[in-house]
Amino acid sequence: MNEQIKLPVTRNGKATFNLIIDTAINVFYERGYHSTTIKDITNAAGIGAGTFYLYFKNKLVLYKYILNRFQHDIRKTIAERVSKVEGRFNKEKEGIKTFIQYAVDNPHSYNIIWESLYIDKQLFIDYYTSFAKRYELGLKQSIDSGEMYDVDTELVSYILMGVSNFIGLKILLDLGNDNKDISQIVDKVMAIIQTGIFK
Amino acid sequence: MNEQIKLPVTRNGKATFNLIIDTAINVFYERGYHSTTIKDITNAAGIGAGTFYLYFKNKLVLYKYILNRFQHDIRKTIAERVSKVEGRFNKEKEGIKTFIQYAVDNPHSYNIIWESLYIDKQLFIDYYTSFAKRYELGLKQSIDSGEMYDVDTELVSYILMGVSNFIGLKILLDLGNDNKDISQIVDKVMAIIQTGIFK
DNA sequence: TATAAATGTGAATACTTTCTCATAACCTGA
DNA sequence: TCAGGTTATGAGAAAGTATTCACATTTATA
Repeated sequence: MNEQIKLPVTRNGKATFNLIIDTAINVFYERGYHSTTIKDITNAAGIGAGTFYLYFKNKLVLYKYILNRFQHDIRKTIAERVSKVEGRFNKEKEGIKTFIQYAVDNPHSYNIIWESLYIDKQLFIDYYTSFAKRYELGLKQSIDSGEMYDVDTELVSYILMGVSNFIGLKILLDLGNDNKDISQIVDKVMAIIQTGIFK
Repeated sequence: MNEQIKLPVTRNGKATFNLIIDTAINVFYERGYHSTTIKDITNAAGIGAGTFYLYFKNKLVLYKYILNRFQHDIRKTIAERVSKVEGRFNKEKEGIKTFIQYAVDNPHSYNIIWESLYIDKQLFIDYYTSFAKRYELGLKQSIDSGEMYDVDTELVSYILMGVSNFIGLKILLDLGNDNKDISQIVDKVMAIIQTGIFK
């Protein structure tokens, strides 16, 4: 990776490396990044404190590694699902649905991404600006194909991210009194958005 | 307030009490809650470390006090501005505009409210569920007056909070390349939302 | 199986932070 | 002006944490 992370070589080393990561994801989720100590992680993983430093320079390096993994995974998941659907409207809908479903299936990811705003603001900014840029590409295609009004794509990308994130947040924190039928919720959301954006 | 906070009595005491709060708002904004030490606050305020404990039991108590103040202030500001506008659509628009304008005028408030998710999750949940409840009241009036389709008010309240929050976030973090004419941005946002929600 | 590299340990050190407390200065009103 | 409450201080006790390191064990492979 870089001089901050020492990748393991042997089978056992790889198992320990992955154990640290999987354990940290859970501990960060439960205690939050700042309240988590290295001891918290190594104790939960059942390894010695020094073993942590065999692979990671410090807690922040481990956090960044995890954040990066979730970023790639969530994008890959969305891209795959969206590519299997035809039509711009259906693609937008599938994108939002997959995003929310991913957040529900991986509640840890959602927390870790948002927490970046309070760990290293630039990480957060990079994440959302690049997510928005990717979003705009699809929106521009929708406009070109005549399925969407000629809207400000940057603004709309933030509107759609805001909607997805808050619906995801609502479901995750169990705010209000929903059932958790993602598909049904997303249908309602899209119906509300549709006429405002799509011809 | 309660046994966690000792309110000052004299003129000098009140000045110190307010100085601690105003300083903490800035230091929390700059360093984040978890990275801020009591010394950071007292040094920045130019007072002795012990003076802090004269008024606040600990850092969390001070944080909750500040959060509570912002919550009341932002709601009061929105309610006042909304009450001066006629028509449901205009009221919704004024509400969103005031929210975003408040976030721009008080960037500290925005940070402090969001950070609650990583300090005491219940604070965050309480804030947004009660904000949503209040929102729903207005939406129900819009439906009753025939200015809005018969939408799921709870869902729409989260959609509108998501939109406001992300547009606010975009402006605050200076994501993308906007000018900062709030009024103009909100006009565009409402135009996008309008036809989807309002008859 | 011999050897070097990789992996693993947890006590110990150095550092940081919270919070208390003895002490003192300052109001204020009787 | 003097007593009692209020405010202010900062050193230091107590608790916690990151990181190192000498040493031990395991593993790959020649």
